[in-house]
Amino acid sequence: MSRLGREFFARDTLTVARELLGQRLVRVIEGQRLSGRIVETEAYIGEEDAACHASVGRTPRTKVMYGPPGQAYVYFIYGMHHCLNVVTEREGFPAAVLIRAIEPEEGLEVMRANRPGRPNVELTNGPAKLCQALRIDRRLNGVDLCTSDELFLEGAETVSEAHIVATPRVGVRGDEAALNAPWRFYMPSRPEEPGQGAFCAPLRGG
DNA sequence: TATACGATCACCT
DNA sequence: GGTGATCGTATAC
Repeated sequence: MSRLGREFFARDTLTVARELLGQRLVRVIEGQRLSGRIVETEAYIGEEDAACHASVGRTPRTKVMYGPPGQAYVYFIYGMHHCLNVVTEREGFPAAVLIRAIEPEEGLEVMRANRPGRPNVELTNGPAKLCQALRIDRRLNGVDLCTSDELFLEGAETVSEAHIVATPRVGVRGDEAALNAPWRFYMPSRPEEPGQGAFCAPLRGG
């Protein structure tokens, strides 16, 4: 299985956000692989994007987004949740892709243990949920996904444009441009086997 | 030093 | 569909 390298992330953020759909997010804990296919992403692009954390400029919190592509930007929000982003574009330009949902593949039992009492479909169908299921927190902020042994991405599947839906981003504030930009991407579920297929859409939206 | 609020989730009705 | 949890950030004083 081939790991996604620097050149994958060093591109236009919207391209990376679309092409991350279908790829495999891998978390290794004590030698065990937890993984899943990415099924929903959002792009956050530059200081001019009012919804992007970097719209306030370079701060201790946002500095990772200004760094080289391929790093993990993990932030803490609402006093209890973590979200995982992948830094994109050239070093010095702040941009990233938020991983909003994955469909579990390996390590399902561990994910269940990390989110006790939740049905399978709710293990990783949200940005904070997948971080809880995969035990991702700020200790992984700034980790290089191109070289890390505990968090990385594997090339798995190419999803054609025809199978991708774009909508405005979830829960963002800001100006009209930020509210209207169709920078959320996901794969619609297959009607013949909702929630059962190799891929499924997020429950919300769409 | 103090304050307001957020790229969410879970639980309630 | 409404709301409380809970604390790191940014910003204002």
